[in-house]
Amino acid sequence: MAKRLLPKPTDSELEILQILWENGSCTVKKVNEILNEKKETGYTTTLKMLQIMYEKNLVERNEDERSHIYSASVSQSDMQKILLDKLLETAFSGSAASLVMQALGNSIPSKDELKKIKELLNKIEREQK
Amino acid sequence: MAKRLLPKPTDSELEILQILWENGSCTVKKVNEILNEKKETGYTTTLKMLQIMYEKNLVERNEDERSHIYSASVSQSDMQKILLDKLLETAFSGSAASLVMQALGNSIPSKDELKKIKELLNKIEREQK
DNA sequence: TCTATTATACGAAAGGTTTCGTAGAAGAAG
DNA sequence: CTTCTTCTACGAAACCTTTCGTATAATAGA
Repeated sequence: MAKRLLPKPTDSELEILQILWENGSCTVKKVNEILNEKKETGYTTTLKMLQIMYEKNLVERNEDERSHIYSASVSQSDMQKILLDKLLETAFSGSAASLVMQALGNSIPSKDELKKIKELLNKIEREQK
Repeated sequence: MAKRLLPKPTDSELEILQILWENGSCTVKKVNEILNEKKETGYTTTLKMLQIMYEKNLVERNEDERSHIYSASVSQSDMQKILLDKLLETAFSGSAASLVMQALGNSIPSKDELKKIKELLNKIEREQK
């Protein structure tokens, strides 16, 4: 349960983590297939990436079968938090509010999303009192 | 006005951009001094970084004087937008709402900030109709 | 003018990332 | 058992980032 020492993933690593989050545990073959929907990538390239990510503790693997099965060792939301905190610090001088404003400004949130956000804001306000 | 082809800055480059955004145009010497408040960095290291960033179009420079004067070639908010969009895509599967929720959840926005955010939400809602 | 100081330019080392070729183990098919 | 296929492991090339040493040009002061 203890948070291991996790290096910040590179862009390519994040791409693979994304696949694992969306698809759950995967063999190298499957990761490679999904990866190839977006960009051509050799099988051994994907394999090597996963091996490196394994050494960095970014993924775990089950070696029971001949085809190892990889899974992300961090949840998507934990990683989101890590990356968001970093971006906050490096690009937004720590101002979460201005990050939120930017994000809201750039995208066009749906009615539903707006509602959820408002609810969260209300909850935060209530708890502040 | 046309958006130039800008590579995503590395962490070190972003650190320097941050200095330029906060302090306006600077000589290498000044950037290096400010940098050294946070971490020891050789003068020529800073110089080289700025030269590379110049080649990448991340900064502009005025060569009129012997000491060149560097400035960021992108505004902080433009860069924030670029980085936020990238994070959104790579780590949040494009869901701005969930990014906003995470950001709000992690930080504890001040009353003032909450107010501003709510105003923005209301404005978005109004415009949606 | 000669010397010390302050700049820029450049090259290259050290380390990390990404890619892929090749070797060889494990398993399936004949 | 032999051969074909499917894996993993490993090494190394190509490329990028970061750091700094050295060379050299411009300027200021004695």
